Amino acid sequence: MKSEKSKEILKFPKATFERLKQYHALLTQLEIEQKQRYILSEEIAEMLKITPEQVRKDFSYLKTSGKPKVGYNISELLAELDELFGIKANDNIIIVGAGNLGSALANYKGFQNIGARVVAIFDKDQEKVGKMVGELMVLPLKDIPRVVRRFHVRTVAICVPEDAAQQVADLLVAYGIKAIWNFSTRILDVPNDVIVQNEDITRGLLSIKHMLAESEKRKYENSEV
Amino acid sequence: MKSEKSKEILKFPKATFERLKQYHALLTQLEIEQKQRYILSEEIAEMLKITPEQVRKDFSYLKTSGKPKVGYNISELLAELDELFGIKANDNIIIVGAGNLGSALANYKGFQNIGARVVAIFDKDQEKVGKMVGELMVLPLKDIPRVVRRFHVRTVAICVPEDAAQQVADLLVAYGIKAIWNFSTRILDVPNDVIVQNEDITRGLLSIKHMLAESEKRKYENSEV
DNA sequence: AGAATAACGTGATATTATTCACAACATACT
DNA sequence: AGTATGTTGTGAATAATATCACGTTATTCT
Ligand SMILES: NC(=O)c1ccc[n+]([C@@H]2O[C@H](COP(=O)([O-])OP(=O)(O)OC[C@H]3O[C@@H](n4cnc5c(N)ncnc54)[C@H](O)[C@@H]3O)[C@@H](O)[C@H]2O)c1
Ligand SMILES: NC(=O)c1ccc[n+]([C@@H]2O[C@H](COP(=O)([O-])OP(=O)(O)OC[C@H]3O[C@@H](n4cnc5c(N)ncnc54)[C@H](O)[C@@H]3O)[C@@H](O)[C@H]2O)c1
Repeated sequence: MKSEKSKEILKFPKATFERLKQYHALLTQLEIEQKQRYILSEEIAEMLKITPEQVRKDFSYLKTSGKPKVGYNISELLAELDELFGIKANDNIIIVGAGNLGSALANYKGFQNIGARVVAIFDKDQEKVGKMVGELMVLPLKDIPRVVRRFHVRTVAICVPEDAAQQVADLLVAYGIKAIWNFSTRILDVPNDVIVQNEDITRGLLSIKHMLAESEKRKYENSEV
Repeated sequence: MKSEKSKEILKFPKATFERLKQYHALLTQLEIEQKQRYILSEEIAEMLKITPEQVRKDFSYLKTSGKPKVGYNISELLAELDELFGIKANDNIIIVGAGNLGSALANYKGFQNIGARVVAIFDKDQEKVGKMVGELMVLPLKDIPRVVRRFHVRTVAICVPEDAAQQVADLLVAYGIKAIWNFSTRILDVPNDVIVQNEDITRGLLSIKHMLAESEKRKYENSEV
């Protein structure tokens, strides 16, 4: 029974995919800690502030299954998620904009843990070209096509000032880039077949501000009633 | 009619809130460009890759309304969103961890646009304490309570290495911090009344990897059939 | 070994979010 | 002024997601 599950391409709801990334982060840290070999849906739920039913439902889309009274095998689950996210297969990426944020990304050692490697960083500013950022030398924009071809780069992190973001995106699209990791706060206009992942950090603060305002309001209401 | 809408606290679906942040970013850039005074739901939808109906439904939760054949007044809509996110009211925030990412955040000029100001940056490393990061001098951790009290800090950005993130969070909770902006990849364990906003950048790359794999698959399938 | 227990897996149900469909209405045109 | 047009605003219908409820099963206890 359930023979389709073996080789079938796993399909799951979008909402589940978002949580799979969280489970992956959590399981990674549990694997590092080595404190336990199994984990209950209840425990995962508590850490991620969701319900155990949600956790079990999400895992029901995976091959890995849990044992009653014991829980899920951390290594097994993590291995399946690693596989699902394609972490074993390395992706070469490049960064455009060697400023504060671009340099931080270039120095970041954690990309290898998720199957990515920064192979080059570019800047328009002649002052910066030739300087080292971590282990990479800053290259001029004209070298982008060469590096993209040589290293089969599909993904680019855009770390340039707001008002340059769109023109850099246009350039990258012209160079055949498949995915843009957009760290600017701008909404980019690109063809539909180009993937855009917005990483506008400031939006997180807007959420915090809103939640703080909500909790203030609740406190006020409680003291009123 | 609809008298409740005037002073009533606006309530909207969580999914709508997420999009309101996108509308805010988009309208901000349109306001800067000054190319047009009005925008149609159709245009917004195209830029954000959603449907015009979705845009109108979302805006139906706001006080601002559009005009048939003309669209929404950009300034008016942006003003309402600014108000809703509490952008006029400044929030003082601090950063813990003056490394690559913490320094990038400390140097970031855009926080004032969303009603936030970085008032201090802290590090455990004695080598870093006393050094300047942008216009701020790096302070030792013991100064956190004083700064938090003096500047009414409710929000802290955690930019320390993975394995220090939880202990820093514990410290901050003990100091009465209300919201944690977590830039580490770790899932933090904090009391329920403390807000945690995870800004794990690496998750964005996992999404990109997944979407790239999907689009590769589609291409393959199309050439097959 | 058999019974009791606690957690999993999942179909059924409830909730939330999106899309549809169309009346209402501002503008442009004749 | 009256008519045509195109877009808004929103209930109703549909779709997606989360929760519930409970049968199943691995483990522990007697
Ligand atoms: N620094 C942060 O913490 C932070 C936070 C949120 C968002 N952002 C966004 O990230 C982006 C980068 O921020 P930053 O703080 O690193 O800025 P930055 O000014 O430090 O760096 C920008 C770099 O881009 C280069 N550049 C300018 N135009 C270019 C072009 N056309 N092509 C290539 N390179 C070009 C500049 O020479 C500079 O080195 C901005 O859009 C910013 O809004 C940054
Ligand atoms: N740099 C990036 O682009 C990037 C990307 C994704 C995630 N992150 C995450 O952000 C965090 C910071 O990254 P980074 O690249 O800035 O690291 P980093 O090593 O450059 O900086 C970390 C800083 O924290 C300080 N520190 C260490 N322990 C501390 C403690 N207990 N209290 C206070 N300060 C302490 C260190 O002295 C150092 O200055 C990490 O968790 C990292 O995984 C960074």
